[in-house]
Amino acid sequence: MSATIYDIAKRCNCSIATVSKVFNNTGTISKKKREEILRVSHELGYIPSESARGLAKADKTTKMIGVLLHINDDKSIGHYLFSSILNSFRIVVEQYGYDVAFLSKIEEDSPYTYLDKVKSRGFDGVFVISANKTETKVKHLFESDYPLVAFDNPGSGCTLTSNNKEIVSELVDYLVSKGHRKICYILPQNKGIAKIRFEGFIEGLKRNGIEFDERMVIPGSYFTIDSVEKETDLALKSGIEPTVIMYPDDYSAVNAIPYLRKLGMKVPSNISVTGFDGIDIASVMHPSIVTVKQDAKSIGYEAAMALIKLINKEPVQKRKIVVPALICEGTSVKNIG
Amino acid sequence: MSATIYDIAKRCNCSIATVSKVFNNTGTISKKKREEILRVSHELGYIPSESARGLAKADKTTKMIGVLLHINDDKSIGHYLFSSILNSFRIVVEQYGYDVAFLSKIEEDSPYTYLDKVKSRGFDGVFVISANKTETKVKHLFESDYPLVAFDNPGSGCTLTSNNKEIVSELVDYLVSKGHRKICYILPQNKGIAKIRFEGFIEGLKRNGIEFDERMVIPGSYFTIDSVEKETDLALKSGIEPTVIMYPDDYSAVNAIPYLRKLGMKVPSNISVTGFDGIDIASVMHPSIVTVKQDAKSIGYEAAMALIKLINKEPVQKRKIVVPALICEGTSVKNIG
DNA sequence: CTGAAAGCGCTAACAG
DNA sequence: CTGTTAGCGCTTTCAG
Repeated sequence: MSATIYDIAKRCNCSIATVSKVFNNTGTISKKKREEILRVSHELGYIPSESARGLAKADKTTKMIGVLLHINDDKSIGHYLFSSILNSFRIVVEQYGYDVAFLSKIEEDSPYTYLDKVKSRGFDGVFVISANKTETKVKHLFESDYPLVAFDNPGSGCTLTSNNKEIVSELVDYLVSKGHRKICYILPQNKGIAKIRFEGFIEGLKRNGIEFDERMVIPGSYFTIDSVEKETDLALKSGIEPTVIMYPDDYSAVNAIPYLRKLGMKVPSNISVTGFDGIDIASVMHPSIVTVKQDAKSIGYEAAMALIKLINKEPVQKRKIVVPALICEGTSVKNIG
Repeated sequence: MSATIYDIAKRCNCSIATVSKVFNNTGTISKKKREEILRVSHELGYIPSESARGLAKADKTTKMIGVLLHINDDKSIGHYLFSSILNSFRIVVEQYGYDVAFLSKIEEDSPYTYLDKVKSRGFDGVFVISANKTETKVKHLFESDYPLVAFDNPGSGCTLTSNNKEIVSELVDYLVSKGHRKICYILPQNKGIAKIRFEGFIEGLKRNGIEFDERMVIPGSYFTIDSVEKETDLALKSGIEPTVIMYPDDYSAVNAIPYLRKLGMKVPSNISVTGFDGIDIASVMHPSIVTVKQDAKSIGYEAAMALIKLINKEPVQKRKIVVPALICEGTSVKNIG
């Protein structure tokens, strides 16, 4: 098989300890010996075995981080968001010498939990990007004192989340700054993240001195083609004659545009629209959609930095890190000021 | 720290060998002993250390597969395709007991290559989803005899690829079946994958008895908003009065629709369009875009099965696996038959 | 059916 | 500055 420190020690007439030391930059080795060892190692194509290292090291450290990212075929938006977060996370932790591995799915009937998996692989820390909180298998992870960082999973050790409420209120600010005051908000379901966003809407109205009118809120759902048309109808007939409709996602906003045109209204000349998510097409369409995008890059970065600190047992400032989302400007909102 | 086989051996009044055997289903252990060991292990929360296993096992197997997936911030389509492939790959290999880890980026000035990384981590195999072939660091990987499967990387061990040429010719078949014969094809650049697809276009024409006319081909580029408009103009003025325009990507097709409308043509009543890639929005838009989608799920599956066979030293049927892409039907093409 | 013992490749005192 | 030695937790003959 591959060369080991024994091989290279023999060739260099020294002990394996010496070889180990040069590869760990520990102890003190004469420059000459160090260079010889390095050269011979290169010749023999010697590569330290991480398994052996993991075993031998006093701190049992493997320089591997586990990522919990459940896979589901649907939900492309989440999928896209998650993999963007993962990418940016990877870039950072790799810079610090960590490799990233997935925590493979554990079946309900397995005797093991994710915590077991983490221990067995000796991961130095865990990043939970997306987990089904209802699953019992993940519970232990959160309850353990393993270095752990999670996205959108309130209640765990160190948590990352977007400022969903704040950003929606800022989107209202933006609309107001463009002269809009008659705003219709499509509310998919008043719970979870949708609820938090809706609170932002209310807050935005308040901050801008716009009196809340029940008719501004159109109950609806995340995108389906039927729902968009229905909600749009309702918004137009709400009695407040909205100058802008805030849709709950970009798909809805994108599809509202041709529907509105069919009704004889052009976006943004006659009516403005906003979306949510920041899918790629939103920015290249005509008109481009004003929308909100979670800052995947920053989320990944913050998660990485926090986790590395936890691993190194350094104090981490906040238990809950809120990453500002971004308003993506576009041409789907007209300045009617 | 965690319990080891020593702890559980002591508690069960047996040797560590016995414990090891029950966890590996090797040797022959009395039912009674096995159950006792299992019970005690559970009580003590014993989890085998994969590092130690990796070291001790004769075959040096780690049940870990490395994935090479370069990260770039842009290129969302590729990004989406790659992570879809990775997802489906993960699902399969995890079913076979493998964990998946990323091969972390190796800097140009590092003395190590990806092959070194793979050896050092002891990965059982490698899946190259996206690699910069020009990079010297990856060369060694392909040249080694490590179990390896690659996507779209001709010239390597076992390669996966979509039937780019075939599928475009089939798209032509589809258009012809809808009565189209005056087809404009936007050609981004006659090389690489674009070239292969263009060959499919030519083949499709031939197969359907349509004489090739130079004016059918509009030189252009992958999506930019300017290029779409320019190409569309050129297609309309080409002199062949196309009934359908084949755009090189979905972004272009999506954006062509409002532009065509501005010119007084409605899609698909007055003119049809097709895209390429199968981005999500393509199917939910109005009209929905007829497009082609690489079958990420099958690619991931085939890659997984092939790699597992390579790892097990079983014969793998084909060195080059071609995965059929999918035509996504939609309403952007009118039946003018 | 079970155990003793020899490693796997490496780190980490400790001694020189 | 370098070497000796004792493990890390587990697998794997080989005896019994």
